[in-house]
Amino acid sequence: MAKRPVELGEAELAVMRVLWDEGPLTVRDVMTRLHERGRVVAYTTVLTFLTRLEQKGVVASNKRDTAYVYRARITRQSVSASRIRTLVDQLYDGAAAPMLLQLIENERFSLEEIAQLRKLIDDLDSRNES
Amino acid sequence: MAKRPVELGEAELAVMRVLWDEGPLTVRDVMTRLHERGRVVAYTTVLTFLTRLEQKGVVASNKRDTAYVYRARITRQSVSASRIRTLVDQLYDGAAAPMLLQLIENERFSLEEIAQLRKLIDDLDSRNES
DNA sequence: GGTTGCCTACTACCGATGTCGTAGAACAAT
DNA sequence: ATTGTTCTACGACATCGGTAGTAGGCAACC
Repeated sequence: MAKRPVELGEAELAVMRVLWDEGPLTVRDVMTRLHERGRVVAYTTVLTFLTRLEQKGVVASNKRDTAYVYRARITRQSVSASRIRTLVDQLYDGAAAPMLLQLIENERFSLEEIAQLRKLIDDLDSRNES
Repeated sequence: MAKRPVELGEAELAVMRVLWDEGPLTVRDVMTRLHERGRVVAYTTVLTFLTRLEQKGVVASNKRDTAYVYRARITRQSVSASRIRTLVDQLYDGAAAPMLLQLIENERFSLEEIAQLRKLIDDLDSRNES
């Protein structure tokens, strides 16, 4: 656990999102999906991203027919967790609570989400009691 | 409103944190505070940071005696909010709830913090009822 | 009134990231 | 075989952020 925080840039993340959402894809497919999402980049740019991401160990590839097919090797959740941690460290010196409070105050949540949240907090309580 | 999110790097944020925490300071004071926090950088490095931050419009300075005194022009909360928004957009397509749940699950909170959180959620309820 | 010390301005350099172009392999179509 | 398409490999270049050195101004000190 606790692997070093692989830094992913904004464009690299966009590529990861495509892989997370639409499974293993070729370079060309990734490019197409990026275009569909409004991010117009050249084929070789996407290739560069995927190559770099593979070097960072966050995607893997295997050849199918003529082209390589790439897939994510890390989960969206793990990236999310690490980004949150970074944010908390960089803005609140590691104290998650103020960040959490801010998040709740700034973003809008539906009633269902609030209910879900409340349940989660109850779970937290019992976890702490043990 | 909604100025584009001024990008601040990790070291720049460390400088901002010092200014947020300890009010208007000279370059030398900022450097000292950074050293106290374990971030050992040269005087001119701090000067560079402050100059760049001023160019980005996030700090302001005025001369007092011989040296300039710098102060933050944006709040920690505004940076935090914008960072959170970016994160939520980039990882969860703008849905804050999954992110919030993840934050709660991954970070540890004290009983007091949980209580505070619960109170905040009750406030959310009443806000939604209106 | 030269030396010491602090301050700002300017310049530089490196690594990471975003972005492509070109070259060459492999295969398909003519 | 020649032409064309599609891939990968490799290199290039700009920008930004982190880090710092050097130069020149001014005040204080001895």
